[in-house]
Parts: sequence; C-alpha cells; structure tokens
Amino acid sequence: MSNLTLKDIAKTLNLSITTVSKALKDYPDVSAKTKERVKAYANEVNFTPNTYAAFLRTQESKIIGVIIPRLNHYFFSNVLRGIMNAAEEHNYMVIVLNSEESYELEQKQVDRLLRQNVDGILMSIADSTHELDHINKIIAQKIPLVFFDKYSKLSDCSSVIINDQKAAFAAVEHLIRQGKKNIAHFRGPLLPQNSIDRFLGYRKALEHYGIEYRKEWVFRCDDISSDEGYAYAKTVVENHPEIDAVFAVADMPAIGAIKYFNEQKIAIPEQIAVMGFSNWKIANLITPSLSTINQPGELMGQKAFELFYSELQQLKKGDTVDRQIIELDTDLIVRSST
Amino acid sequence: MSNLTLKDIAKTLNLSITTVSKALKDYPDVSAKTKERVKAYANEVNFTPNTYAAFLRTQESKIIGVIIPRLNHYFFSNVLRGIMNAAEEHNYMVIVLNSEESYELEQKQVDRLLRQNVDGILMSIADSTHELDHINKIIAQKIPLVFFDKYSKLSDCSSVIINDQKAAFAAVEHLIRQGKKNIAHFRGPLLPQNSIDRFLGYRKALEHYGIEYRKEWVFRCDDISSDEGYAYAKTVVENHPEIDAVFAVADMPAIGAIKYFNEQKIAIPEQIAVMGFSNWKIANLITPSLSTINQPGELMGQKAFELFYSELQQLKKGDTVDRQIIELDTDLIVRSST
DNA sequence: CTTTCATTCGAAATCGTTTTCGTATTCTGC
DNA sequence: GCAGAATACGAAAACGATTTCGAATGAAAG
Repeated sequence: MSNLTLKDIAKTLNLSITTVSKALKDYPDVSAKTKERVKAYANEVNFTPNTYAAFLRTQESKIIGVIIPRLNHYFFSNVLRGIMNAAEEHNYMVIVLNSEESYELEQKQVDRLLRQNVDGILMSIADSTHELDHINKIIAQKIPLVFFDKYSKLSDCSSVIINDQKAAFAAVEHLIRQGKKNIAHFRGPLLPQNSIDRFLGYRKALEHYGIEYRKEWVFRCDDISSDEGYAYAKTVVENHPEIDAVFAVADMPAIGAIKYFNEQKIAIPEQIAVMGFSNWKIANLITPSLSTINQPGELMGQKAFELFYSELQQLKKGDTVDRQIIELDTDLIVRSST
Repeated sequence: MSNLTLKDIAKTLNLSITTVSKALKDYPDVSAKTKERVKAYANEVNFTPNTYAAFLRTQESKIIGVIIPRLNHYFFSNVLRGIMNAAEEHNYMVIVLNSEESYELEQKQVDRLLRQNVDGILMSIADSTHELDHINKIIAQKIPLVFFDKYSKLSDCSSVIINDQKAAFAAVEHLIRQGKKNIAHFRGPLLPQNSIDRFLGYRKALEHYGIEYRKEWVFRCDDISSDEGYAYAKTVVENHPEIDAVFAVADMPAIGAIKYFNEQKIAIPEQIAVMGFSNWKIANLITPSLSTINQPGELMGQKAFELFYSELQQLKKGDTVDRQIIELDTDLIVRSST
C-alpha cells in the first residue's frame, strides 16, 4: 500500500534496480520479455516513481507555479481553471500563489517558486509592479515564464493576452452606435498595460467618430471596485448631467454605477447607458443585465500552459526558445444596459 | 546565483558538509563560533536547502494539497485565500486541484496528491461523493486530512464547518419576523450535508413558529445555479401565488429568483421576500441587495490549515492525533430583499 | 604523566531514481 | 572454430540533504 520503490520491484522480480528502471522507461537495451514482465507487475502494484528522488537526477519537478494578483476574481479563477485542466492532462501539478496586486508580495512569491524548483512560472503581473528584477531572475535561471492577461511591455516573454485597445474600441463604438455622444470612462489605475490600452481604445473610438475627448470625463478607479463605480456615478449625475453613457474598465465599477443609477431611478440605458469589461458571471444577473466584453478566461489559462510546455520542450532539446505572444479574441456582449 | 548546495558552502568555509548542515539546524555539537560563521555566510548567499533532497530523508515535502469542488465560486476562493495565507506563514506551499463536484475526479485528485507525497490534504467533499474509499486511503497512510465546509458525517476527520442548521434557522426566523408566513425553500441537492442541514433548519424554524410545512413548496436546485432559481421563481409566481418569501440554499438561486421577480415587476420584499446564503460579493451589488447568511470563508481556510498543522505536529511527536471539529459563527446579514 | 570525559568535527550511509559504463552472453559470417 | 558485433543485464556513481557513529582535540582529574 505505502509506496513501493524500484528496489522492492527488483527484489520480487529478481532483477536489478537498473533493469527495472530501464524497462519502465522503454530503454532499448532491455528485452521485450522482461519489459512486459516488469510493466505488468508495476501496473499490478500501481507503482509510480518517487517524484522527489527523480528530481534529484532530472531536475524536473513536474510542478509549475502560478502567481495570480487576485484569487477571488471571477476572471482569474477561470484562468486558473484553464491552467489546471491543461496541467492535469500533461501530468503537471500547480502551485498557486497570490500577489494581492502587490509588487513586494509578487517578488516574494517568485522567490518561493524558484526555491521550490518549479519547472515553469505562469503569472499575471500585479498592478503595482514597476520593476522587473524578479522577472529577470526567472529568465536568468532559464525557467520558462509565461504571462497571461497582465504582462509587461518591457519584458519580451511569452504571453497570452487580449487586444485591450481593440476590445475597448468595440465597446465604445457600440455605445456611439446606440446614439450616445457624451461618453464617460471609468478607467483603471495608471500602471497596468490593460488599463492604459482600454483607455486608449476609448480615446481612439471617440476620435474615429469625431467626438471630442474631454479629460474631465475620465475617472480613475485604482481598486477597480464597485464602490468606486458607485461613487463616480454619483459624481457624474451631480456634476456632469450631460453624460449619457459610461464605459468602465471592468465589470465591477460598471456594476457599482448601475447600483447607484438604480437607486436614483435613472433609466438605463435610456438616460445613461453602462458598459463593462470582462463578462463576469454577475454581469448577466443584475438588473438591468450588463453589456460587456467577454474575456475568454479558461482558454487563456489553457493557452498559457501550452506556451509553457512548448518552451520547456525546446529547452530540453537545447534549442533556443522562441517567445510567442498569443492574442485571443474577445466578444462584444450586448445586454440590457446599453 | 543558481542555487548553491551545502557542498559549496562547506568548500568556501573549509568545513565538512555535515558541520554546515548541523550548524544551520542548531545541533548542539557545533561550536557557537562556527554556527555564527556558517549562518552568516548562508544568509549572505541566500542559501535555502533543496526541498527535494531533504524530502528523501525527512519524508516532509512542505507541500499541502487542497481539493476544491468549484474553483470559480466566490466562497471557495475565499477559503483558498485563507489557506494560502496561513500556509505561507508556516512556509508551506499549496497545490490546488479541483474536483468539479465529481466523485470520480475527486478520487483521481486524491491519488495524485498521495503520489506527490504531500504533507497533508485539505478538502471539501464533492456533492456527488457517495463512497469514502479514497478518504480512507488517506487516513490509512497517516496523512493529516482536514475537511472544510463540506464534510462527511461518516468519516471522523478534523473539520472546519459552520452550523448550517442553526444558520438556516436564523434566516427563516428572520423572514417570519418580517411577517412572512408562506415561505418556500429552494434547497440544494440531496447529498451534501450542508444542503440537508439547511433544509432541516428551514423545517425546524417553521415548526418552532407553528407554521405548517408544505413539501410542495420545496424546490430542489441540483446545480445551485441562478438559472434554477430563475426557473423556480417563475413556478412560484405562476403556480403558488400565495408564497410570500423564498429562502434559498445559496446566493446564486436567490439572485436568479430576484432577477425573475424584477422582470415581472414583483415588489421585493413587499410581495415576496428573498433570502440567500453565503454572502457572495454579488449579494450586495444587485438591486435590491440580497439579505443572506455570511459564511466566513477566509477564516475557515485559515482554521483548516491550523488544524492540519497541529495534527502534523502531533504525528511527528508520535502522539495519537485528536481530531477536532471547529464550528465557525455565521451572521445574519439583513439587506433590502427582506 | 596518564586517564577520563566533554567538546567539536567529519566520514559515510541513506533516501529512490536515473544513467553511464562495463561485462557477460549469444549470435553472426567466414 | 573464431573474431567481431549485437544483445541483455548490472554495478556504481551521481543528485543534495540528513543523521548516525566514530575520531580527534583539549581540558580536567587523579
């Protein structure tokens, strides 16, 4: 019951440890007959090689590390699910760590993963990360590194991302086509690329349709929270009554805004339309349901693992790894809020 | 930069590997002077012992496994967060696996964790788990096992739970005190203990307040989804117009019901009140905001890790482990839906 | 000056697997 | 019958840390 070893198997089959090990790994210098015998017995007793002992020789831990900025965000848990399912197919385990969007914590978690000798690291960069020493440490150790969703333009690693600018453009374009002209933007924090790109998409859409950009209509949500959305919605109603639509950097601020408008009995979308970003589960459950941009979380996770896996194979063959950037498609989801 | 070993340190300090190892572990047979010298240098070069090599001797992996039924559920991701934070404090890594509420997958994940030689397993049992062979396998291997939230009455393991029956009683009692008399229950599936206990709490509250129990007012949500809540809300309105309150087994069905009532312009809570369970983030964001029972997810995760850790210490000392059951307090959260 | 004992250190075995390099055996062709 | 090549297996050295046990040194005691 308790795990047996090669030695045990060798003893019962009257073979050497070497031969048993080689038989299980299909080495050419073991006869077909012994191979069968060994495999049959190993299968019978449900033998699996001890990962830790194997690691000492192969330096392969069969574990990857995942660093996520926020664990209880619907989108990220979907990414995680995609990663874990893909990992399972390739017999990999996943150690999960969270950075809580903190640069310091992110550095610490990277260190922990390196110490654990993981075979690769998949991560989404924290909003507050402004230096890349820890990232470069990973690269220096030649450990495959893949970014998902939030990446750094300063580091040319494999990444799985969406085209935030394009998606934001589509969102704002949709608002414009609904006849909205005075569109506010609840943007995200200054740092992460997503936040910047969504803002740029917003500006580009305005420009493209000949609508003047007014910077006093842009409100910054540093925490990307519903509370911020709620507060800014109040500001909009009280100080900028001419605004007839809001495009938020994410669903949470959008939902906060909707909550305020609902309380004030402001008609959505007639008086003011609201557009989110991410398509969280909740978007379809509130009243009115929230129009948004769908981000394919699970697929993103799956692709991220596959990128890691292909980098690892290249490394093992001694090839130079070519870093890829996969851009996933997003969809405009039109519901009742626009 | 790339990880050094005891051998490297021994060489530069002109000591033996043995002495270095013992110095770092405060063995009594190393002089205070050498201890200082070794520790100072080890600290300088940021030495950390290789986990895998250490495992071969100590059989301690410093990794725990967590099996969660659903990854993208707000409550469970909060538990996970609590576990991970506690684990980090004790220098433990967490391998996360999901069972997707499937018994077969749960068995498989247990096997994977055992093969990985984790130091302990924290899990929440899947709804569909009806046999406990895999659980007994863990116990047989003397690996600490802690249940959280969903446990099995048939297996006397350490657990961190809430008193579902009491909480459900409080929820229904609240509805009754609001003047509601015809209270429906959207219950969960037949198997998990939570679902049963919440149902029992519902019945007990009715009984306690002299209200007749009517089994045709109990609707079963096998997926605990908003869609089911939506559909049953329709049934309630169309076939049981006398019902003036709904107590749902979880927030999701409750929110589905609210969505339907909103669409039908049925006044909440005047015509019909709605009560959820769990206090997901979304509960406070919909209109009207949802009254519910708060389940302390993060605390649950933290306590679960602590139970594991104390069991492990007992095992190492050779003591017999005493299995504890920690029951956490819940709170009645009253919002606008009741 | 020997004996005893505490102090401080190191040699070596061990954990379980992988892999290199030999060796023994059989098989080929001449 | 014999050189040379396949073929099938095993001994042993890693990987890096832990730990047992023995040895060396110096101090204290007689």
